[in-house]
Amino acid sequence: MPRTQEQFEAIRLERREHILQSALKVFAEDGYHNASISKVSKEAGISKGLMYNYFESKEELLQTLIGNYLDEENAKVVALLKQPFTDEVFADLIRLSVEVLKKNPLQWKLYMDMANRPEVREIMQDRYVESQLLWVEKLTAFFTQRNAEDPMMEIQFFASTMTGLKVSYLMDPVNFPIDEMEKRMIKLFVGR
Amino acid sequence: MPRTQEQFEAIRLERREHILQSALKVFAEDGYHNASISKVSKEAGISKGLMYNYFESKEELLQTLIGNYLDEENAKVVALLKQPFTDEVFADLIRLSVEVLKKNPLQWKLYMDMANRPEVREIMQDRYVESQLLWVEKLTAFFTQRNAEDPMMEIQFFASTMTGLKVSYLMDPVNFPIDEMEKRMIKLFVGR
Amino acid sequence: MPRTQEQFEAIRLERREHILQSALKVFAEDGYHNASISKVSKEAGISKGLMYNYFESKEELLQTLIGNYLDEENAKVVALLKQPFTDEVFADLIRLSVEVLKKNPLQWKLYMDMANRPEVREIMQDRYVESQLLWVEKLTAFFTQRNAEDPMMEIQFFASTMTGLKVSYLMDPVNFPIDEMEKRMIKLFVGR
Amino acid sequence: MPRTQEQFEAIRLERREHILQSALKVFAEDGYHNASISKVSKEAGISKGLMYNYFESKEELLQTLIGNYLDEENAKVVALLKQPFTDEVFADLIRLSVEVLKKNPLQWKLYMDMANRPEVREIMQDRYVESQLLWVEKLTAFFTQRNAEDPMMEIQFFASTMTGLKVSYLMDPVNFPIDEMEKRMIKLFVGR
DNA sequence: TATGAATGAGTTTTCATTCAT
DNA sequence: TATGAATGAAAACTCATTCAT
Repeated sequence: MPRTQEQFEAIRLERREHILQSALKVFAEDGYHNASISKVSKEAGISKGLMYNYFESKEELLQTLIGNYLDEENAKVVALLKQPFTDEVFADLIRLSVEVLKKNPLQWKLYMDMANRPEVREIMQDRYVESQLLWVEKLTAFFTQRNAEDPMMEIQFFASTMTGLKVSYLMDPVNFPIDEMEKRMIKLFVGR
Repeated sequence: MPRTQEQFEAIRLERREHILQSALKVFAEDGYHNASISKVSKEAGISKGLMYNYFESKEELLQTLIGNYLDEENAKVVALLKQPFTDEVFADLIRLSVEVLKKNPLQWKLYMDMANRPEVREIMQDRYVESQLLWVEKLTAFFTQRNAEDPMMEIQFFASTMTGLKVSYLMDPVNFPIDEMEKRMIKLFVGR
Repeated sequence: MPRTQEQFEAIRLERREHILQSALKVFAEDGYHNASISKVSKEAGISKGLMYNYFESKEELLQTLIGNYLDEENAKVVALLKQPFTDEVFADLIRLSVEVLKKNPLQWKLYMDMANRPEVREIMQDRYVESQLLWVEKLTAFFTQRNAEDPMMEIQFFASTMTGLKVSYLMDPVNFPIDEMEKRMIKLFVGR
Repeated sequence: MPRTQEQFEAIRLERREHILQSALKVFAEDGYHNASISKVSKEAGISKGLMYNYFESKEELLQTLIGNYLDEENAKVVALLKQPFTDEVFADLIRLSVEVLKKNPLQWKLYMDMANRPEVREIMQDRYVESQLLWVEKLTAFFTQRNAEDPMMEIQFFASTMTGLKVSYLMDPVNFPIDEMEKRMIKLFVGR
């Protein structure tokens, strides 16, 4: 009486997710290069060998972690961006970024660690062209309407400031007053 | 005519500096863990063995690189902070940060890469207590005088935004309009 | 209506044969060491676990494959050798070898790949003493009658040339003109 | 007082050759796949790590072994083939093959083991086009002049028989009467 | 009987560090 | 002081075999 197809599938899915979580933790703590598959497997409570039953390589594990997560966030952002761009939507976009950040700090940490690697950079650029264009389009209109001196610069400044928020939070999640900063961002860029 | 003691020491110091520069380049390009001592020594044009005559380990090389550099920057910042804190001084502090960033992007990149490692974190915290306190003291006064709602929050926001600038620049030095962003920062936090 | 004991056995045997064929294909294509049990079981369309219900180990699979096959060929050869050794029988022996080769190239390839392994060598030597002796006996008589200078050498030369034929064919079955070579062999060693 | 450039070079060359010899022995005995770098390094009396100071990978070791050797033999063969193709030259070519075979049985064994691998096949085909063409050209003329029924077939038969000689010798170098077989070959294909 | 998840020993490979010269 | 050959511990990865179901 072997397990059914469904049982096997369930096991695989659960294990896969469990491995991803363990890898995320270890990678984010130690950094991708410093982290070893051995440590990840220990964290997951399984043998090293089994890791390779689920992921072809350490690299694939990383790609999956970053890709999965960013895709998810990106989808939400794009959905919001496709709505008419009101003040409230802009504020929501900021709130969404912060919410996602607070919910998945490890993924973000990992992504930031890796964002300098050329391979990762390339993938990202190809993958998120659409949302990039949307951001630019909507924010250009927004800042233009607000009579900004140089809307493109304002977009850059906004993006840079958001990055600062994220990095600062990730460096010290306990002490960084992320919620106040969120409000400050909204006040600054969206206005009251 | 054998060289004097001083001449030897001068040569040693110069070489040490040369090794540090080479290591910086390699570490920043490849990432600390991915970089090999072999590559560093090749970059420096000396043998692997000789490296260990100047530095006890790869780790020490890293510590020295980060420490040296940050000390240097910190000294300049402290000097400015100790002057009466006028608008112009605040603007200068921002300009100084940007200038230093542009002059030493590799050190900054390396520092940012490593800033999550607990050892590095600890060192930093101990080392720059003084300047931290100065910043807080001066900026509190500054923002209070400007009738900020919550001066402490404004400091955090300022710091976070500076971080964003640095990270954004380091991620893409060619395209990021660092000079415009500097102006934008001054306008935002210092005013005209 | 439950199956009878015989039916079960028949199914088992059939499956066993199926596994052997699959293993043969994979082993011959990838080489024994490079081939994985996983691939063999996929080729056979059964699970890895079930393989071990039929064969104790990868090694046993190999032994069975080589043994089975060579026994089969050997039996046919011995049958022919026990007949009066006419020119026609000699020609038939050559034809038989070529025919068997063309029909079972994979087994031959596998055997040739493995023929250097000491374990395989030993087994072979023990197993085919009888046919070896028969060959020598018959061919000695044959070449002696033909007034060969040194009948034993002629036997060696014949064997060596047959080996060349087999190896050359296995290396490039598509382009090697095996049928012409068969004729050439017969002409050379049997005469017209 | 470090070693001079020449001393280092001498060490490297000697070591490299020593490693190649050890690898050849182990690869030929156990087969490439079955042989481990660990065993090769033990045979060479050095650490596993040092192997990678001399060769990038196990694969490169193999390529070097096969390539080096075959190039060497090929050069000699080509030299002979470029001379006017007399009976004596043909006989010399056969003698050369046998001589080379006796001198480097391990390389040949290894080559034969690997000759089925697609990568190796391709390399060989590209590498020895010239000598292939020369062989065909010269032997076609030779067999045509001898009034062979089908010169191309005769070439094939010759090549196949040479292969048989080599394989048979390699399978049992002690007992196979290689010198007699050489004479037999010459008698058969070159004539008295 | 049948499955494929799981193991663990073994393999190739890397690289900071040491050391003979 | 200076070299790079040499080491060895640890990393990534493979795969025959076992085992819970």
